[in-house]
Amino acid sequence: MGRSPCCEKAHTNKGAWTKEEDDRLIAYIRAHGEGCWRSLPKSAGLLRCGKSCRLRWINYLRPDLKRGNFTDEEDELIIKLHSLLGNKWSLIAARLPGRTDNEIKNYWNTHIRRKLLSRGIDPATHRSVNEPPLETTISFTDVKEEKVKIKDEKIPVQERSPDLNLELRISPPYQDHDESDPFKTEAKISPCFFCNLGLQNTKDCSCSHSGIITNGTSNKNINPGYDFLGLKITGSVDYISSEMKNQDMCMKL
DNA sequence: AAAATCTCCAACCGCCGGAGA
DNA sequence: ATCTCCGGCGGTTGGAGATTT
Repeated sequence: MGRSPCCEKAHTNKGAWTKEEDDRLIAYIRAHGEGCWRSLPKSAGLLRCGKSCRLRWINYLRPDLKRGNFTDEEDELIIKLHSLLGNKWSLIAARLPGRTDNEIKNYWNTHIRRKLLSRGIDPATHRSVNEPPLETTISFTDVKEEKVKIKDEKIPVQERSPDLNLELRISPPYQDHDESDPFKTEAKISPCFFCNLGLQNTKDCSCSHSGIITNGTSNKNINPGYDFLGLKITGSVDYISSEMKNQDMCMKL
């Protein structure tokens, strides 16, 4: 029982958008806002699939898009965020106002990868290409063997998590280097992520340099009271937290 | 000048997770 | 608990334009 198509494909246009289509979409969204994408094409008089409309709006027509070349600062920020988040383009884009995930993804694939390679850095791992491959097997010897076996059978080492660089430390807390509990965190004055990137006092810097960002969500297990990306408290934080939990779990395995 | 190759990026595709029935 | 719908995401592709041969 497959899913129904997202729209009636027989009657939809594909490929590049025309000026008229753009105008219609812009006019409709200006008048009605971003509502139900599925029904939008019909309401707006567009022969497009809702997904296509959404993509066109988000990646190209939105008025707050910056467009134009990436600055060196943006380059470096993308590299740093990628080293922490991997190919989570939407999360990376969330930290670059006016940039879209698609744009950043394209830019990464066309420019930054090359840039890193020319520096002798493997863009997938952010490690020197001369270094031996990172052993992601943290020593599974003294843990539940069976569980580990299952994991290893399913996913070859290379594929297991190519973007997960376990050498990287995500959060300031680790500066205190408490080996016994790498996530023992808070309490210390925790600058925001941008401070840790050396971007203090930029518009992205969300900490007041006098205290901790209060995390009002329920991330009780990890870094309570600390939003390691300096993100506003949104659902994505929970996502990140859960990812971190997963990573933590993997490390513990 | 023409053909071949490369680069870039807009757009598509398929999958996933959350929400609601 | 299960199913369907929908929005969102990341990977990939197609083709236009640029560059090289």
